[in-house]
Amino acid sequence: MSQIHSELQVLRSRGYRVTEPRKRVLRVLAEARSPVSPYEIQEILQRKGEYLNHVTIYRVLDLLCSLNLAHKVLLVGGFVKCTLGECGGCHRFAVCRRCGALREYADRALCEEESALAQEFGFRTEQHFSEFSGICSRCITSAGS
Amino acid sequence: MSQIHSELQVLRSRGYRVTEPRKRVLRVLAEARSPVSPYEIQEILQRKGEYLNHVTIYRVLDLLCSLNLAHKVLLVGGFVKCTLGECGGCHRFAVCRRCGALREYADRALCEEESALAQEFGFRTEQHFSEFSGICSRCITSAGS
DNA sequence: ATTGCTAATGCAATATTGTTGCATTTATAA
DNA sequence: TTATAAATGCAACAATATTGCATTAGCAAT
Repeated sequence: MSQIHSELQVLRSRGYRVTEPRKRVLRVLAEARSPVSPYEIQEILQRKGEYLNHVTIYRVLDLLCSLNLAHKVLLVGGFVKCTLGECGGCHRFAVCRRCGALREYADRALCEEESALAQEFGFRTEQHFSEFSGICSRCITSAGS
Repeated sequence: MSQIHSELQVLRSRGYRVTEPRKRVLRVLAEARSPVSPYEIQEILQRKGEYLNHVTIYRVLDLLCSLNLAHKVLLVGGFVKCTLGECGGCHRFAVCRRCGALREYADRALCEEESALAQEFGFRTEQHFSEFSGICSRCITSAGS
């Protein structure tokens, strides 16, 4: 049921092969509710009876990130499938410190403001990394703090 | 010559002891031009004839970060001494991908905008992590690309 | 100064995470 | 169906990080 068709299309269109390992990693990312590390991906696959060498997982993740099909969330050291696709502005992440859930979003204006601010001291911004830690809406309502 | 007096004051005022390892790590951070990893700190100290166990370095860095005297730069996995102190807005980093130099700055308005944006989908932001990768002013002038 | 107490450090062992080179396999085009 | 280059698996290793416990040393009180 996992939605990985468009990702496979991107792979093909960029000249990369559609392989079983790549499909497996993509499926795990698609089904995950929060960022997963390479070794977590390996464990999840093993439970499904789908073994993958961890080196392969690292390489697949590198490729997916280079194509912007996935992102590495620095705050938690895990990977997520991109939920936005092409859009204006860099991709930002709000990570719930309670349940670990992640929300991805983008805002072009904010990005431009950030770049402008950096340019004030002569810095030419190429990539933004913007992650927030806090409490998501579900956790706010379900419990205090 | 390194300026670590105010940091030592903070340690004392918060009830932490001022120890030789803490002073050594603070001095290395103060003298570093770009983020340094725990093991890099160990190497730098060794060259000075000041050995520290890496576990100690990890623990000192944890403490310094918890007191906001230092920050971990996620993009490069290294640590820097805080150059701002108490100020409005979260501390942001511009990392030059060419020379590795780092510039820290803050902007309260930007922070509030970001928080407001996250609040639109019910997220209560507690901490911002915002890092930019690009080219610093010195590298722009010294060479192309 | 000296002493006592507790925080802080060092050490050893181990866990986790990430990388490299090379032989083998497999997706894709012809 | 076959050729071939890309992709994977394996093995070894490198780098990074954590834990428990014995020892040391900073600091407050004398």
